[in-house]
Amino acid sequence: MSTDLTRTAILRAAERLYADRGFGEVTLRDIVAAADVNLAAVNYHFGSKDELIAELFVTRSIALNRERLNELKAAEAEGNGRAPIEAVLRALIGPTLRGCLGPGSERSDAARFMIRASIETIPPIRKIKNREIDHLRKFAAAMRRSLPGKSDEDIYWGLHFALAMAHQTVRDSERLTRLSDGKCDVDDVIGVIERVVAVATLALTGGGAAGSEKTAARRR
Amino acid sequence: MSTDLTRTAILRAAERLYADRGFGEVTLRDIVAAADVNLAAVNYHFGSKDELIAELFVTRSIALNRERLNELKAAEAEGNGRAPIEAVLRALIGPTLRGCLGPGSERSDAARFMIRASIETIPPIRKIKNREIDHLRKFAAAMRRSLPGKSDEDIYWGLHFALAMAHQTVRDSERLTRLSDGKCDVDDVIGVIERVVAVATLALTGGGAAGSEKTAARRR
DNA sequence: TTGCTTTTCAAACGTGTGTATGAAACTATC
DNA sequence: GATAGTTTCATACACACGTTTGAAAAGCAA
Repeated sequence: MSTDLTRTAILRAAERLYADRGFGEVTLRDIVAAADVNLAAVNYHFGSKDELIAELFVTRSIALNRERLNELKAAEAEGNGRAPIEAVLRALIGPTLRGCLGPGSERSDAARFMIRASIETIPPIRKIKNREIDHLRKFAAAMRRSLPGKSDEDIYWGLHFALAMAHQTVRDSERLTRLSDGKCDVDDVIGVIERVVAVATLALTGGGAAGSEKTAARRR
Repeated sequence: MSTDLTRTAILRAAERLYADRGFGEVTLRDIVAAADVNLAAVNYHFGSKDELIAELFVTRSIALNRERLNELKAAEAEGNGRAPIEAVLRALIGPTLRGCLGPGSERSDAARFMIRASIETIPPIRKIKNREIDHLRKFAAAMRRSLPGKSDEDIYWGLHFALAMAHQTVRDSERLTRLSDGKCDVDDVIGVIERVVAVATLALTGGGAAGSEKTAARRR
């Protein structure tokens, strides 16, 4: 079986290219050129371009979800089944941010690929993505255990906002750097994680009621 | 001159299709079919597909930025040059959210198109986008006026997070709805705006130090 | 009307794409 | 070393895309 060198060469090249340029801008010929294999190899090993993308996405999804859940489990074990909300949030957004940010060498194609996949929704990925909801529900449940007082609505909004901040920081790190003239250092991965966790925690706990029912008036 | 009916028919159809399906999934033939005009009309009136997209984006950018700035100016005028931070944030994210969320009829293709454009960065748009930074700087300045004590770093992170939350709420409203089994109502536009504003305000003011220098330790 | 410009239209062109083919090269088992 | 199975390769195919073309139609001034 020999671990199929060609197969993995294609996978790695495709992942890197998709992460760098996005799905729309990468052709099969780009991939085989980068992997230094023949054009027909993709269809031979994967069947089609879409199946290649799907395999990539499924593999990485599973790995990311496992990493998140491992961190969550560890945190909950440490607190006898109830982790502080900060730890839950850290388990949720840490893996992606650690993989995507940071100076050069330590950036992972895998994490950046997943961000791309979550942005550019293309057909082969769309179907698989539904499972993510089940995964996120586990985090919602953990958050509920951490904050027994909070309503489901607030929990879900907090989860949503935490992902939004982490996500956009990866996506638009360049804009933030330029906008702030380098004052916001997205290469300080731990700092970014703590900042997102802090804000999300505030959103969930701070002020008491951060939008708890009063859709009332306001706004001119 | 007659207002060039064909031209605007193409623009409207293109905007709607791009907003619905994204740039990668819409062909010129789709557009002319929806606009009920001949295929060659696009090249005749706009020169190329990219120029059509660029015109669409420039027009809508200007309109959105003007709307934001008008709200900002109004808020600052009301407070003699210094608006409460909530009002500044509301001026920043309100226009987009009002245009994108809400039940059916009141959703605007324009706002949804702009969200698409901010997600799927395609060549014709990339170049123009740099101007957005200058626009956002005006909001950073207004925020600095509202919160004289805060560091630039915190200001920019707050701006960034506010946009992130608003943005992702539009992009992934469906996921949030499904995840929360409808408990999070994204059709309650005012409620969503106030929630984002509240969290962003907390991020900027709450807790005192939401990540103010201590990159120290934490996290295994 | 006439003559000129502007706009529409059907059809075709060239290119880049994902995919298929069939022969050649390789690998392993007997 | 011959044979069968697997993998590679150059090449070609079919198709969809953005764009071009040249003629027909419409608009409009005199």
